[in-house]
Amino acid sequence: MSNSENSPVRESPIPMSECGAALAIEQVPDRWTWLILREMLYGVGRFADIQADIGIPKSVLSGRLTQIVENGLAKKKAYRDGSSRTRHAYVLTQKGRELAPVILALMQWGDKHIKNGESALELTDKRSGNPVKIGIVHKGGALPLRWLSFAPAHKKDPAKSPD
Amino acid sequence: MSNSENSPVRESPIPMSECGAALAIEQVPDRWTWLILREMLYGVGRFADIQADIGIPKSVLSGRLTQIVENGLAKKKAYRDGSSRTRHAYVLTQKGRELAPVILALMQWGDKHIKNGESALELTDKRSGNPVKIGIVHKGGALPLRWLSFAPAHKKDPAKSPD
DNA sequence: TTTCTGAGTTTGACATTTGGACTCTGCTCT
DNA sequence: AGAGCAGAGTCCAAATGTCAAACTCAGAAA
Repeated sequence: MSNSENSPVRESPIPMSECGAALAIEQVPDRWTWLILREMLYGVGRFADIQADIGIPKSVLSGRLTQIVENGLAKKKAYRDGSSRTRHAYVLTQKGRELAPVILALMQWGDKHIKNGESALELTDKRSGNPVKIGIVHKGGALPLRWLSFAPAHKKDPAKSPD
Repeated sequence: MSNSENSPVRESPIPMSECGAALAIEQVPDRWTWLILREMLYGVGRFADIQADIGIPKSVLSGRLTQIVENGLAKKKAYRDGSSRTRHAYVLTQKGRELAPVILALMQWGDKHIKNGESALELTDKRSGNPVKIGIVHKGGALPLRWLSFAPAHKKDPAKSPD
């Protein structure tokens, strides 16, 4: 990486107002928002389901969903399962779906550093079926998001990832 | 991606307690912690400098730094610049440095969706000098973190990234 | 019409965050 | 040695956010 040398830098090379990361953090400012987006990434979109999965108080969930929709990360969609009544679910927009690499990078990090290399979710290239990960690539060398597929990992011995 | 079909999933395929992402979020639970780690990634490590850059109240910074150190993401190091007095700076540990892909993915997202494609930081492969990004790669196809170098982008017209 | 259920909103006690003032420590200057 | 000073906190009251439980509301079912 660039620096990490002896004497520390005095000032961030990119001021907050121009830093994509700082601006992004404003749209996903807290734990709950991350967890909600994680649920949506998995396809869990109904109010009560999200609430049950992550244990968030209803009032807080309500507020966060409003924010998430306002920021254009998800939208509320009506759907109907088996001629029953109309229901609503929150689904990620394109903008929201493109946060997937961030969440998955976070997951990789957690799997490595907190779960000692045991990952619960397996990422694959939808076409070839080959395993993939989030990493540093030459420009043009990344797979498009739409080829990404994930499924719960079959419990294997947690061999260290060969990369 | 996997689902995003008509009727939503009822339950997350990975419970919180086994999800690397959920566990990771616990170590970086809020806005301030992310911003502090961003500063450290840039090499800004002194208390007062971090405070000035991101505008965090001292008492909060103090608390967050304690947490960050407890979680093993950074450690406090003494250093001396030019025969002056001993000073202290917080520097990322290996564990902390490996959050770089997450922060950079977040930055890419922010650059694309909030700054309309104009990125302030340029990532390159330290050896070849070629531009790189964070993305989905086949296992074994990613560049190691230590080859990553970054520098403020020279202001160009914000051409959309060709990937 | 009444009941039920999912999806919120309101309420009020409790906890955290803020920003400013204050403290402590260890150089450095004289 | 003593005074001065900057870095790195700590402390405090007010503003803000969080929680769980109770309440509301709309549409489908009975």
